[in-house]
Amino acid sequence: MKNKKKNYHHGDLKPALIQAGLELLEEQGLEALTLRAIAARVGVSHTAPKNHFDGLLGLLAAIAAEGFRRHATEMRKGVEAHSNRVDRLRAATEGYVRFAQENPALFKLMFSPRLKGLGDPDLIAAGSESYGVLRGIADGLEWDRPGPARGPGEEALRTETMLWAFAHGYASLLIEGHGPPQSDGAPMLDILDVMPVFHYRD
Amino acid sequence: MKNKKKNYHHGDLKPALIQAGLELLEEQGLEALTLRAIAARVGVSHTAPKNHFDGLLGLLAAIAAEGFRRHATEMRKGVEAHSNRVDRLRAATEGYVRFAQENPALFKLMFSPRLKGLGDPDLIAAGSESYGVLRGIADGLEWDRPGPARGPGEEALRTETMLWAFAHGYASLLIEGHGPPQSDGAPMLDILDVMPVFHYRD
DNA sequence: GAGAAAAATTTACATTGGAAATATGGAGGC
DNA sequence: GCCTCCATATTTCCAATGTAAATTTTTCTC
Repeated sequence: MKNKKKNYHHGDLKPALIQAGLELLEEQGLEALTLRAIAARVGVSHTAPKNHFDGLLGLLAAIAAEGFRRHATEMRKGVEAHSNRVDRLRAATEGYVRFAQENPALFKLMFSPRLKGLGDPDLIAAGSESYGVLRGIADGLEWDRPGPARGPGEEALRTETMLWAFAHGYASLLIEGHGPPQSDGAPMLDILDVMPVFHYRD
Repeated sequence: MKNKKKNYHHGDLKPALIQAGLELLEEQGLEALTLRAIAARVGVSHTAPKNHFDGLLGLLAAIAAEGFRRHATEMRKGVEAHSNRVDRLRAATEGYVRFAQENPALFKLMFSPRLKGLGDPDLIAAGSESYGVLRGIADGLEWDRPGPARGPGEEALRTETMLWAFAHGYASLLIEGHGPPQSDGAPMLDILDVMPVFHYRD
């Protein structure tokens, strides 16, 4: 392969653009993520990405997809460090929220409305991978509910949706600065505190 | 005052721009909300808004603020229709999610990261008004938690945060099409189903 | 009514994403 | 080894957008 940096045709532009986008995102935030800025950071013209991505949105989708993979990895890493099911549940949601806090701009991009409806297969797959971690955690999880009994499939769907809504809503709240009008730097609700409402069937 | 429509200086441009923005948002979505498009719909030049708003973001903030007021109204309307505390809780969260479903583009704008950090006083006030409805509902609400006891202020903050995270996460999930990889049109988790984990102290 | 202030337009401009035409350099075929 | 082909990248150009400055038009105040 061509590892020589003297490549005038760059040789590895696709991953280089994604990497540059991730760096730019971290350094300067979501607004700075323009096609021209990303290309300039790699050292190519602003039309070069056209050969590898479907326009700006295609490139952003690729960056977001990489974000989802890291998001999934972050959660899995925590999950696999525990054997107890409750600990694993906690680690997953904790990882979800921590990732958002440590990568706010990337997190916003991942869930940017602009990328929805693109139908990018890689982005969809990466999103499903991330969601799948919570899905696996939700399996076998129940919570107090006095209503009528439901089929196991529907029950699982409801549980994972509840779990996702919780983790995602809380992460969004922290990231976007919305919600609690606490002007002091008081620590927010630790999501782990709400976990006791869940319990596993054995 | 000047209600005569023959005003060549329009006379009521500020609310007219906000109204046009809301319509455009509903008809064509978030992407169509450009300064020029809004101005054109009202019939003024694209620089006219400058006299009433601080640039595009200022106008968007005003539109979002109006969204938050309607959001709060939507929730309050449901809340005030019930006297039972549990019914009121349900009505509030139901209103939260219903508003998002019926006004997806506006909802996205309201929580757009671009408007955060603007520090627009009207937007902040409107957001607090909306949040305040959930806040009022959360007052006196408890949920099963085996952990150590906490002060009443902290307990209330945790409760309202949990409630907000829930409602907002679920609404976002529905709006952005993320989450449950259910490709069929199966109905999602009804948020009311998770409410039983809460109970009021009496 | 005259002058001041407000409101809106015109004109101009920097940025951005994208399209089209062109140049470049490596990969295979001979 | 040379030559052609083709993916890759550049150059040039363009439409759309938000913004600023100067100008015109209306309204308000005295």
